[in-house]
Amino acid sequence: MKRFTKKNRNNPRRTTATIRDVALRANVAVGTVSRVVNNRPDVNEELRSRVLRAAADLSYRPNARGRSLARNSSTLLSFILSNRDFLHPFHSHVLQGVQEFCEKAGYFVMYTRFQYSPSIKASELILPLVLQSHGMTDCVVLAGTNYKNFSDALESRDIPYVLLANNFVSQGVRKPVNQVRFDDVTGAGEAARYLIQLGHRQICYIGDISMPWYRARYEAYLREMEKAGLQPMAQTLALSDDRFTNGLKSVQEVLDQKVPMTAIFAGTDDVALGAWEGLRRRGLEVPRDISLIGFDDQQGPLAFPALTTVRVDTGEVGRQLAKMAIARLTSSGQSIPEVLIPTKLMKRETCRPLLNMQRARRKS
Amino acid sequence: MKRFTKKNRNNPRRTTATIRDVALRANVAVGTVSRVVNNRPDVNEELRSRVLRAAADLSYRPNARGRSLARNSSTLLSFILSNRDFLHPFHSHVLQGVQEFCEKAGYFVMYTRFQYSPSIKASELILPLVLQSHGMTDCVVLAGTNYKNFSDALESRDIPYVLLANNFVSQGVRKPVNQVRFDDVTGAGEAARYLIQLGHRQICYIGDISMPWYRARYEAYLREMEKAGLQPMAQTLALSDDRFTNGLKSVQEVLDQKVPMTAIFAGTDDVALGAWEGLRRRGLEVPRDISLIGFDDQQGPLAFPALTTVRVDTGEVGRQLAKMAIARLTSSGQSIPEVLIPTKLMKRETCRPLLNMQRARRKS
DNA sequence: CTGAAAGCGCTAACAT
DNA sequence: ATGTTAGCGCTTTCAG
Repeated sequence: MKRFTKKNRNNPRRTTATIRDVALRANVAVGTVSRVVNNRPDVNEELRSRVLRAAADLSYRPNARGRSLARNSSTLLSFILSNRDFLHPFHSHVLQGVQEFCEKAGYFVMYTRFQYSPSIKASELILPLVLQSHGMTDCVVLAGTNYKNFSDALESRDIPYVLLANNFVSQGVRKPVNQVRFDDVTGAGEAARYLIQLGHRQICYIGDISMPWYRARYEAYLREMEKAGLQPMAQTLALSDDRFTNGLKSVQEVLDQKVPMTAIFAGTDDVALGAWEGLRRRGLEVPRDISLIGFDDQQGPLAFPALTTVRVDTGEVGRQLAKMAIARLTSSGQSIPEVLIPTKLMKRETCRPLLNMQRARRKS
Repeated sequence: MKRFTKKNRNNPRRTTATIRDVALRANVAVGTVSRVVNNRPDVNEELRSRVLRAAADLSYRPNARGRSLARNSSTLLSFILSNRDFLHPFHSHVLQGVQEFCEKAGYFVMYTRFQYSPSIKASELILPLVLQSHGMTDCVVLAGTNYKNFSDALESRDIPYVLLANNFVSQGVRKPVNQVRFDDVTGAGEAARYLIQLGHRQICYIGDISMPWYRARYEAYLREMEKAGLQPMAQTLALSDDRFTNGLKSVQEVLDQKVPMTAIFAGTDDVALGAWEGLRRRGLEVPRDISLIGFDDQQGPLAFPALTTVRVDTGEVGRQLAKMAIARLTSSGQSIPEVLIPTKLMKRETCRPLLNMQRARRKS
């Protein structure tokens, strides 16, 4: 008799049908309904259709909360954008990719930001709200700029995560597991080589090399310059997340110093557009006076002539992150080797061969 | 004795402490722990600290799944981007605003896309996955381009939602409840008036007026032109989500038709940048030959001279959407009146007064 | 193949 | 103020 004292059991103004209601109506046990709802094969067809009918009649929708409690898992990833002012187009596309893959896999994506200092000890780091209670999310996708203390904190708390590795800042090298990386080193090398092949000798790199992604590209540029016996030059003025202004100011600085230069390799498209603007303000034209290469190719066709740049398939980065996250969950906490996404130099209209190319060749 | 047969109860390799473990350790009842964890005032300080200690010792994190089942509510909103190819910077900022407010209110945001046809009947619409099971999300924020069939479907299924109203497409006028709108009509009128005041007579509107947001701006423009006794002109070439190309092609079309024109009002900044590019390709300079105004001010300073445009505080739009969504949940399903976000004309460098302003004045 | 029933971790009503 | 306990809706043994 106790059973009929239950709260909502036979409360007519209850709005949503439960598995029990379906079972009652179909004259089967709740277990059977569960099996049908979860598409398990071991159900008599007669019963199955009776259940399906009843479910449809009651417009039954399984309750995600009950399910996740019973299964002790939801299907929810968290995309955490760390230490960024806002959702930049680059990360928009990554998020998009994550969402896309998740959708197909039946998972969902939460979007959160998280600001933290790299100098706080892992054990003392106050985690983002979404991680403060248990079971809000199954796995975390770390994007934005991250540091070891956060990943350590996650590990010590047994929170599964995957990492967008390019923007991970640490002294040593991170062991290449549970992370996705796009191959900006190869892309940057290709870009530098391309400029050199076009006959450029004075090639300036612009980008804040205190940040690891700019730095990786810079080092690839360095290697190519060295290989070609050329003198590298770099200029950077870091100004928060405003990369356009960074590029603009940096170029002004270079021009003020009267360093001779025929080409610019920028660490990011935004930086390139800013640099371009800086050139324009000094009456310099691209590519007539200065050749220009960017990085990312996320801006769409917002420039003319079309910007030569290194394309990063950010959508694919996101999809792979999601795939890896879901793999982590289903293959019980095992580490998964790094996934490397190739990049591609998009030769467009902002680079020109130098007229004195032959002379330059001879010199080398 | 039954109680000790429970599955994990005293399984040492269980990883996460439950409320019961805390209660045991603190020598209190689970109810008390619950009260402490939920910061309820009616707990003896002595007990409270004992519980807190025990919780810390066990590094207890409340289980969100159990909690949401018991409370029959999670703290999870869904941001649904409808019928868009990707997360455009405009909506990035709205999402950002939603996330910001939610964070402060202790809510979380899921990001989903949803493509649907306006011609499907509400009852036959296949809802996005996140809405197919019950309790995945408490309230839905509708962004992107939406139609009545979807909002109807949500209503008939008793799923609470709030709407970004500017991009809502329907024949009649939507009743102004549970929605946030930014005042693009006033902003567009101001922009048109500004051009007219500067002495422009031939002002062309560019933007795909089949979309309601472009259309609203267009109509505001029309009213101002009419008020000033001027002949309106509009050009549009819709090309998917690629607004830059839309602007570019449209301007080429106008120029091909040799319609005299001294100013362009574009429905969006992207369109404006595209139009600008189109002008440049024909050797026309902004603002020397043509004055230009955009709309949104989401792109950051990506242009030079700086684009005059109508600023929309998209962050605020997002925050208000979140606020309204949460209000809906806490004030038990009541309708909430529309919130209107003001816009602001940012007078920058792409408009110039006409030299023959006085003559123009006299004519009118 | 199906039914019965024990949990999942937490909240909230009730009793003390 | 605190303890006890019946659920929340679902999954998953375990018998049969």
